[in-house]
Amino acid sequence: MKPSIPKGTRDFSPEDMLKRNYLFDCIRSSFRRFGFLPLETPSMENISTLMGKYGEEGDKLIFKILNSGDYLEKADEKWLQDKDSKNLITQISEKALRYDLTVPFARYVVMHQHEIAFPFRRYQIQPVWRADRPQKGRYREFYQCDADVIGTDSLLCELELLQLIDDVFSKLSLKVLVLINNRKILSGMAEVLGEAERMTDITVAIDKLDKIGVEKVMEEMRTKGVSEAAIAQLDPFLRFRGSHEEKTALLKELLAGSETGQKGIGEVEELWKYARSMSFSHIRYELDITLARGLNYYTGAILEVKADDPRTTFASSICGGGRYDDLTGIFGLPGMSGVGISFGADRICDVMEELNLFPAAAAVSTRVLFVNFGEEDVPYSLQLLQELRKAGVNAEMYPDAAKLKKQFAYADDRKIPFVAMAGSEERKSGTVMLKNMQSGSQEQVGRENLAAWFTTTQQN
RNA sequence: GUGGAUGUAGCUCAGUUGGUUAGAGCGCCAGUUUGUGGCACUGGAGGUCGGGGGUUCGACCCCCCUCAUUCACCCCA
Repeated sequence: MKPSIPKGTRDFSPEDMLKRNYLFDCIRSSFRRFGFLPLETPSMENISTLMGKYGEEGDKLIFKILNSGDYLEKADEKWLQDKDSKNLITQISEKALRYDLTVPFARYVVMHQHEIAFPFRRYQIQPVWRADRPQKGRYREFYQCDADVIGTDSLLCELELLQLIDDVFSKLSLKVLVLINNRKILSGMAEVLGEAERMTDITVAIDKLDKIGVEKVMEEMRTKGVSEAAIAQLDPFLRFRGSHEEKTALLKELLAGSETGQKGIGEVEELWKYARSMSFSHIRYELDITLARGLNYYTGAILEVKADDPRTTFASSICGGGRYDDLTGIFGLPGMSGVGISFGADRICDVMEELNLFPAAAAVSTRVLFVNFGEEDVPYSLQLLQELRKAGVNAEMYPDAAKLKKQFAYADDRKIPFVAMAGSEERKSGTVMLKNMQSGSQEQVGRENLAAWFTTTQQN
């Protein structure tokens, strides 16, 4: 049979992994720089923990795990006959693969509330699974890198997210655009329009504005049953172009009748006040009232990050996040506000690959390869090899006394920057010949200076 | 769940209105060089043309089915 892997999953070659690890290291070190603590949760959760947290669509995209053993034994006869999958699933599956890291985090916080010092800052870098249909930049298994602060509603946390994003993407040399909105503004809008109960429909439609245009957005709202009066009221807003100040001024006007809406604008203005006093190097940020985001649990700020480089073909978001005021409530711990961001490592990887942003050094693992000159000379090489490894230099020796051509070609292929030759001549003189594979130049180094040569100089 | 595209060598792809033995570039292996990789030259290995059925004297090419991949919609990292 032909071997294969499930749709939307991937193998990562050593070359891929070196790059991915570089990326993860960058993100992880930023997280730690900002005081976030590491956390991991199981790949699978009880299905009841996940269901209903991501909206109706989200439920469908959760990978369910079949119960062990004769899983149909306890299944209801009638539901089986009716092919009633929705009800049946509750009887044949009690576990599911995690869909994101935020809900498991909320579950963790509730379970461990008595041992946590709040506000709790945690980061979590783990894969998540979604039963989506794969396409460009969309995988069924992918890594999220989350940083969340829970246990405070201070808007300084939102500001910190901006700083964190800037910190990470500065390291990666990628310019990004941060789109920010606030759910309170969106619900205020629906309220003012007299369509409070249709908020989701309205926001989902508005979210498509830049993709399908004003007319189509209105059409979609009409088909969802939004009143003509409301649509007309929204019209100037959808067509609005202007500065941040003009935008908020217009918003204030529109949302004058909604307490929630006013609050949302207030939050935006406070965040902007803070942000303006900071300096950022790799992010631009703007208020985008068409940003909605699907995840149900967001209640305040929502944000999305896109690559801001004309060369990239990547239009989809590479980070997303926001504030959730009561995610722990459903697990029995109300009044616990949190805010967080999720970096989509796989998409960031794709963008960086496309823009050639991975430094060549990221692909280097072994720094020096020892040539194998045969039995006579191997012991000497082994000693030098051991000395280098003890000094913390990644080093290896070619296992066979193959032709030099082959050994050098191997080093070349592996992108190993240095080849060490320690044959009979070097052994007698207590030296080693180091060849720089990039420049082709060679240098004879005394054994006693070998480790220092790699650790103290700026050699590669 | 809905719609579109593509499946030919390890990879990227040619392949004429259907006509003998299916090609190229890159990669791979060997040699030119038994203490020196990349470059060059020489030689070599490697393909049930995704699978099944049909039309035809004859199918990589036309038709049907199927599988796989991919892009878009929905939604999202």
